[in-house]
Amino acid sequence: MIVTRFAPSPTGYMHIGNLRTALYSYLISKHEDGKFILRIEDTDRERFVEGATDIIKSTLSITGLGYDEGPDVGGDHGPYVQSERKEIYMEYAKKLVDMGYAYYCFCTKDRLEKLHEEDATGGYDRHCRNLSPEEVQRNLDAGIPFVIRQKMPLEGTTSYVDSVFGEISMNNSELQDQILMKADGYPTYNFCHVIDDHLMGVTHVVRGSEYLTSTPKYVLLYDAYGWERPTYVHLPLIMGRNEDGSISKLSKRHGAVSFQDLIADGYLPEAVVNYLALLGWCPKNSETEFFTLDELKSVFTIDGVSKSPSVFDYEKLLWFNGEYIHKLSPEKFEELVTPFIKCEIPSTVNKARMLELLRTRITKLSEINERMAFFISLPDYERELFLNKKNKISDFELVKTVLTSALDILSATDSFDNDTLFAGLTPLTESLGLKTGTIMWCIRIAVSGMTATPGGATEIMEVIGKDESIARIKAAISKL
RNA sequence: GGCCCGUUGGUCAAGCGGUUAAGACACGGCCCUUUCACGGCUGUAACAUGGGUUCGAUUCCCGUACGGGUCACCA
Repeated sequence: MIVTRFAPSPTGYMHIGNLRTALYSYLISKHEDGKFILRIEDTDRERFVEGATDIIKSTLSITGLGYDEGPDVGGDHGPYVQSERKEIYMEYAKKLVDMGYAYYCFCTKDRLEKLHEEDATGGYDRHCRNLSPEEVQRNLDAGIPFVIRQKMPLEGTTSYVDSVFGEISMNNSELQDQILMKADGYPTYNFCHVIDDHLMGVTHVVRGSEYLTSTPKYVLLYDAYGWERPTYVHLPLIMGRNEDGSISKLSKRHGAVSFQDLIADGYLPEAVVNYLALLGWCPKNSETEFFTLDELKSVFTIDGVSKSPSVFDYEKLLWFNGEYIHKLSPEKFEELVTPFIKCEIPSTVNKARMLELLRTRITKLSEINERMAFFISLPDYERELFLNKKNKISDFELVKTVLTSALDILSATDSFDNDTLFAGLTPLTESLGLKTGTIMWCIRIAVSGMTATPGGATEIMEVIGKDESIARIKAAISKL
């Protein structure tokens, strides 16, 4: 059975890249009816942010990436928070020392800094690698702080096969004797993720390609313990475009990059998931780009994952988001958009009709305010707005005639619904000898104060009601 | 700088030795229309580069250039 995991650090927010990793990890296991685990990697006490774990959990919940094992749901391999597994790591580290694959290091940070100053690319000089057992014991007994380092082979190469990138091979001389256990007794990522992945039965390690070159070190650890190596699935990075045109790993300076940011900006979780799925992966033989999570589960395969980094395209996300919003039911749309509405809607405004007009034209929920503003109050506008060459409107007298005639009809109309209004105004084309478009253009400008509006003239009047419609048309006439 | 990886239109990308080199977003045009949007049709635009291998390379190999990643008591 395929077992994958998502193992984020609780550092405060859910980065888009992280979310995509979670998504792919989830899909890889669920495609095969496998298991998906959530593990919190909180071994860095300095970066730990209170409440960050909740953000991770809620993001997974909102996006539908349910996990079979994790901090709050339990499982047979807990605990699922690394800080609660501290003893396990020390035990395994010591085992590694006993087997000769790791060693105690008593070098002070000062000494390491000095080393770095002398040669910035030199790395650790393996000063403690060959201390005698007696000396090590003496230092331990004396209570001197220590770290445990991995003893890398000095010669030869280490290689592994990645499911996306193929065989990766590194000269062992490139590998630093990296720290496995820190002086504070906590393990480093480089160590504990290997222990946990093995203990938790993870079969596929899915993560960003920034780990591509450090994986040989992890593979060596598996080999040292005699454990079976997992299948590695490294994902291409998500990039952002910088101001100077260059690209680099997507980060805050590129805009909204956390899931929360996107949601707060009015994106729908389904749209984000759909877009993210397609960023670095492509379905085989598919003519559509729209996928629900369930559909993704069935079509997602690792061989569709690409190797090259991809630039996050807000334009396309926006398009996806619009498509998803347009497909919402009126009820669902109202429910989702209401929290975004910042102003009071007058009782004379037909809210349901207004939202319905907006639903199919909005691309982000947060757009609602600026898009509906003119329904609430008529914006200031210049009378030149009425001029329109496509409708052959070149003088204000014509506009005045249309509006006054319309006013008569509207004043006598009681039922302000779209069909009645349209039917009532249509005869004007005959009596005035004008096209429908021309008539409606004048009325629409008068009741909206804008040249481009969601909905036509009669639809707008249906929303704002009789009194307001008439008041706005009168105001228009007085302008002319 | 060393090492690792990548390079198809502006962006996401299909392709996996022989194709008129898909599709989507964005952009332009046209149609529809009660404006806008939606929808439909359509147009502009790409295999980084130099060598091989081959009857034939976007596809395979090598070099170059460019881009990215990585070299922490961060993950």
